Amino acid sequence: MTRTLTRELASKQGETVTVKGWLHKKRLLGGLNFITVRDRSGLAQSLIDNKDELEKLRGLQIGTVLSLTGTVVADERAPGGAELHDVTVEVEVAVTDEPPIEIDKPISHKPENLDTLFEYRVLNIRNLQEQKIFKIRGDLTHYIREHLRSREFVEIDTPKLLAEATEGGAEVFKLDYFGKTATLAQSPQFYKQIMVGAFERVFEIGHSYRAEPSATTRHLTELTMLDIEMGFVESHDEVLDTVGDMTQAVLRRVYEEHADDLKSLNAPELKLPEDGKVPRFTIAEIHEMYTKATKTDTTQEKDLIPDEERWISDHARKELGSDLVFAIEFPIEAGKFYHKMDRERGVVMWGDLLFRGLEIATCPLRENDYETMIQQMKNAGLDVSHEGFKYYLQAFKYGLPQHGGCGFGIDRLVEKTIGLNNVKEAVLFPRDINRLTP
RNA sequence: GGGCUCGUAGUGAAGGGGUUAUCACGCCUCCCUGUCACGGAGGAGAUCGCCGGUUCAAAUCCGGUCGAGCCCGCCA
Repeated sequence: MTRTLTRELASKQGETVTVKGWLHKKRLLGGLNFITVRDRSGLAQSLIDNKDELEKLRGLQIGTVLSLTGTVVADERAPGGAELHDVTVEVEVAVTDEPPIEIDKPISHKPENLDTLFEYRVLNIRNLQEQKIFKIRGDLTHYIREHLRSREFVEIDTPKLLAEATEGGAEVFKLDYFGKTATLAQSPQFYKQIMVGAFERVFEIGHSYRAEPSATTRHLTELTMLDIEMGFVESHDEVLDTVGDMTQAVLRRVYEEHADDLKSLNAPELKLPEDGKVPRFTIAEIHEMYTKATKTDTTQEKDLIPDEERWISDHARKELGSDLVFAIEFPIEAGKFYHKMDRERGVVMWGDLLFRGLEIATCPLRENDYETMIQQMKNAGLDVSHEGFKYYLQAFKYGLPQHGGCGFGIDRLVEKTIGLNNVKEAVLFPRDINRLTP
């Protein structure tokens, strides 16, 4: 018999159907017994009053794979309004070992229980509430793809195995590559810029690797980044608008299409600016406002300190009705060689997008002039004749238009969209300093 | 890399010098015909992370070690 999904039961009253799934819950009342099965579409209840059929489940644990054949009966007392009666039980895969955790109840996300959360991820991902996080995550990236594709961005994939570290900055993983040393990509930075020379507009959703020994609620060693790069931009503003508009569109859509799930996950109410323009503050303005408000002097800092990120986000939400805010115009000392500098004003054309207190994207305008690039690399103490820069510089030598884009942390976006407290909770199998399994 | 905090049945927690180491969920046995965090009776399950010290006595105090969490630095 063809398999019927649990969500189809209500529309098949009176029919004899076969439901396949995992044993999710037993409620044995004696003569009247209820078992719940879970399949990809949800849960369904079966009523078992035949002793012989019930006996087939003796000693079997939650997770046992079942095939249940019975008659669909509408009953308002049944969850979902319909249930199976006169059930024949077939055990497809028997589970006899008691599972180490319970999966029919909410899984603890308290910080001190996160280690257990990931240790038993294989099982707790069978919890419906836990699954919501990752369905939302999957749809978020889907919405991003649709948004960018409809604006003529070409999706690309670039290598994660590289010959050597070139970008500098963050620590790099090294590994043996047939006797040579290879590194894992910290970002698709060089490749996406190279691809501007072909497609003008490109994006990639992929993994990046950072060997930072950081033990915080916002760091992973393997992270998922959305990298966007677009050519022929008129200004830094255009880059910020592109990223700001995309983020708002994607958030609006996820809050619309997942309203119930987000509510049940206790996600905060979404606040986006009424005029559709993400508010912007310069780093200097934020330092000044924060220093005035908290009496902690940050005016000498080149970047924002984490508390400032939270403070300006809080300010934007309360005063301007926006969960998103840009921090722009980083001081020139903070710039990297590939950034477009405004030397007269002493700032980098670089803005960070903050979402609910956390930096989720960094959006610079790039230097695209070959000679200026060479000069900025030399200023940064880099060896421009180094093999690692050869192919990257080819793209500039043979013509790149003014371009800019962003590196956008998908894990952090998911975390803050749902209102989780640790970026790892937004990752199925997170990798951090001391976790490589499961 | 620096600082602070925490390791007690399978899971989540209580206890903070002398207890038979407590509770909830889960598991096992039995009772139960509308459960949906079902209910009831009984039962099993813990060398209190590990090593050492103080003490008549250590889960409890001290030192070390391993593991975890949080903050800072840095970043997405």
